[in-house]
Amino acid sequence: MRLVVARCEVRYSGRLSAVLPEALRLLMFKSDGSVMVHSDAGGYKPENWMTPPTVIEESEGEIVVRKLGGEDRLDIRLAEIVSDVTHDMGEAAALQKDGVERELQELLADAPEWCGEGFRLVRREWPTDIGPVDLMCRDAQEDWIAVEIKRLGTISAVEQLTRYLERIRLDPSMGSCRGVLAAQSIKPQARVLAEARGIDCVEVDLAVLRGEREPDLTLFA
Amino acid sequence: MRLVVARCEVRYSGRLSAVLPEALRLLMFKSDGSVMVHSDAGGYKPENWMTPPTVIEESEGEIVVRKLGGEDRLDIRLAEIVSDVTHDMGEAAALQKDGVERELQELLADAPEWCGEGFRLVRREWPTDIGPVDLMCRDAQEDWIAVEIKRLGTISAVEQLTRYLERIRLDPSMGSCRGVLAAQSIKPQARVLAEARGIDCVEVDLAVLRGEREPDLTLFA
DNA sequence: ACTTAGATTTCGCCG
DNA sequence: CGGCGAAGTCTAAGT
Repeated sequence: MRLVVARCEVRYSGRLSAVLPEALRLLMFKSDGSVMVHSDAGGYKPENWMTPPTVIEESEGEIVVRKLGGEDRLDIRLAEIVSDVTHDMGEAAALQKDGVERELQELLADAPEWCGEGFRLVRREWPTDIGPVDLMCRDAQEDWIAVEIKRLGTISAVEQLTRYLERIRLDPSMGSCRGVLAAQSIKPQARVLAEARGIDCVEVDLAVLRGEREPDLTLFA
Repeated sequence: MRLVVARCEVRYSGRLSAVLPEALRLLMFKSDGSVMVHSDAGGYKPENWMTPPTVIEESEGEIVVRKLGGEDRLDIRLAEIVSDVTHDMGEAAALQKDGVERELQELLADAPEWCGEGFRLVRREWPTDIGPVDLMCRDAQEDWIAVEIKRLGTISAVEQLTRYLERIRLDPSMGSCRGVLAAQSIKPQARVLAEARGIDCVEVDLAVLRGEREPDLTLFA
């Protein structure tokens, strides 16, 4: 994430036209392409912004942000730069690729303990009559755990896992099967719903799983 | 404006409960009391926030943000502070916008003939007991026409105008009042519904209304 | 203070 | 991909 504090004039044209006269503002460039222009007051909303996908061109004293497939355009004329810093906030949050869910599944299949203490893999793609569960594990107490893996944990991911659990528990020997939702990022509302249904949530870091980076905290300390 | 880049865990409780696991994030404290928690991805919206008025208490390794008159509360547990800077941004001049519904209404009030041939304005914000109609006009035959103005013409705009007409026509002298939906752009489904209800649709071009550009077609050719 | 309606709404789902 | 509805909607304006 790049944070620029600068005296600047900002012009937006697209669905409407807007001009922000020259003043000190915060420019926020997220690695997903989002751009936001905040002033010190004005509350929650940015004074100006562009949502992804965007193309950002920077030249001397000027930054132009264009919407990838559209007409929208943000022209930022920089009069004075007070501060310009870039923070690496973790690649896992920044990168979003299509094959991520599959890679997550492969990595978690190799290291199911990231989904819960003492977990060991029984099989990937455990079949149920309404579709396969991503991972089926057992823990040290020999309890069953169904793991649903997503890039982004949403309400519908919780619903999906709930449906699987409903089917799985019909088998008397798996009547106490638990559920775990594992994702790079889990939406707050999905977390609430999962908790209400007794489903555990685990956020996993792709870089850590790959062994590219050390975990920030000792697991299960 | 204070900008803190920190590894932190954030808990929100209020209208719902949410937990953001420990990760690197940007904390933004505006001088109007707004607090926003941004991650590097996730687009326009903060992961968590509090709108003013707020009370902010800071102690060692923890920041608590409370809503002044309410229950809402944000607990930020700081694990590691990467950066913590405060910028005095003074006050930024106000945003100048145009192309919003207000401007459309002003332009069409000055030139109601764009809403229909021979239209002349009787008054803006014509009051009914369920709210004001944007424009009330009469045409060459002295017929009444209620005009609803939107930036984007949707189903709900047609519904709104229908409700107004329903009220207006209760007045015997206006029993034959017609309706016109004027918008920069009108959704096909809204157009269908409007037609079915005998409401005329007019797409207006902002640049033409402003006199910046000639109309593509002769009106009422 | 409460209610209503607009927003460059954004966001997510479902066809 | 477009339409629809929800959002911790937020925000400004009117009563």
